[in-house]
Amino acid sequence: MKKENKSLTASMEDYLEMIYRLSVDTGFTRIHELSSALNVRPPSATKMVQRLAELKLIKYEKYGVLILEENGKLLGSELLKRHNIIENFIKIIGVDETNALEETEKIEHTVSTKTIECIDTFLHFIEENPDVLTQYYQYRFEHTSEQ
Amino acid sequence: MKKENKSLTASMEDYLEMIYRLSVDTGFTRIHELSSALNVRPPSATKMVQRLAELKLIKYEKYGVLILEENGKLLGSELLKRHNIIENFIKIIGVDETNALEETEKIEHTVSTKTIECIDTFLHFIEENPDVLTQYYQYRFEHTSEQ
DNA sequence: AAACAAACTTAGCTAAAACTAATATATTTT
DNA sequence: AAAATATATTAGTTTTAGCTAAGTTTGTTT
Repeated sequence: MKKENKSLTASMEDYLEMIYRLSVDTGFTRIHELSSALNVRPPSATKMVQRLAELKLIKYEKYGVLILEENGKLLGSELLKRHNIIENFIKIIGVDETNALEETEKIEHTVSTKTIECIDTFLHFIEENPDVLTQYYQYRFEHTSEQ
Repeated sequence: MKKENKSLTASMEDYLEMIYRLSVDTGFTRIHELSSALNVRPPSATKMVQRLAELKLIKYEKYGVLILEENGKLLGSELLKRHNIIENFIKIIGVDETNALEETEKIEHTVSTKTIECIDTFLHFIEENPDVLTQYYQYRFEHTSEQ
């Protein structure tokens, strides 16, 4: 087995993750749904989808529906998991909801698996030690008057 | 008034930050020093430097030395501060030294000022509550056998 | 001061990822 | 079923940031 699939660009990851999210219920999604979810024009989505199809991550036929291949589904769910770890973390340290998503999207494609693991461990730690968070928020409150 | 300086690309920030680091002692740096520090070929550095000069962030003359303008110095030091915040944070959550720098470089250009502020606050909190860190490392130790 | 080496610049190419405009296909309405 | 609408694709352009190759300028040696 070779690595093969691991060299997705940040954008490709964005697309794949979104395809995963959009098709998790229905089993499929479409170009216009994808493109509007990513705030991108349809031609951009088409092009990327064709590349993902070449990599056998999704099944795609012209004018048709987008369906994840087994590989794509696996990778997609990993990407989503990663996304959620970052997002939880970003929220916990105090970035407000309005910006949290955006910040998450910016970070998620850049950091390594190791870093994600660290963040995940940290989140679990916080979960089991909620008093730490209380302390932190108290501290934040005292040290953040007007922004 | 036009857009002014605030819309630097991630790369431009990389270059500016590095110029700042390299010239903080001597007051100047050079293309080849910059390009090798950034692992980039000299022509790439030249091109970017010309753009930064157009934005009045550095003083630059062909075949000459690179010197930060007042604006550039200010922005550069902010970028470096940001870098250090991220780096400290990354190390604190447990990313090992070997990867910390790389991870920092990947994150630093993506996140917003607000997020940086949150991270900074968190770092200060940790500083004033070292016991939290001790607890966390204990937890980490228990939940991280072999990677 | 001539020759050589090092540093730098220019020109031109590549790749990713976005865009618009034009065209093609599919679906829905009448 | 024809017309109208919605959805997709293709082709071609743009921007950013890298690269190589070739040519300039500067500096260092002899």
